[in-house]
Amino acid sequence: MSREDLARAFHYAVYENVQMIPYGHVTSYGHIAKLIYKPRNSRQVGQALKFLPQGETRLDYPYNLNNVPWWRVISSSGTISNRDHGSMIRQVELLRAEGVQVINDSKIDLVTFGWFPETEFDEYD
DNA sequence: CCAATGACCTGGG
DNA sequence: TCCCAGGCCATTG
Repeated sequence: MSREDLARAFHYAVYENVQMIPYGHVTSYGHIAKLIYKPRNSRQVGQALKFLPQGETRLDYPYNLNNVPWWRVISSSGTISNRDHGSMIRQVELLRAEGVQVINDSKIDLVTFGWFPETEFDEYD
């Protein structure tokens, strides 16, 4: 198995779990990492989400990337993570459209809107 | 090969 | 509550 295959498998695992986040809820990069049994790879969860289409459809990936609600993934501190301005704005719009309150265009109350199902890695380690 | 770079996380101050 | 240092690790140049 090549390095690319491993990376792709990781991406698929991320996408499948992101699809489980209920409408109107959010979870963290770190929690997705725990769900795929890679509790130390929260940064790589973020890397995987970068491959998702922002606007146009990608046909070079054997996976329905248009079905992945990437906007429901935020940082464990409850804030929209920094990156290019455009997609941050879009994330806020998409969240508000499904009823999630976003304070100051960046902060979300995880007690109200968080989705953090139990995992085997509830302690970071 | 090595250094820099992230859509990150936690604990301490 | 906010901020930061240190840890983390795949990817990129």
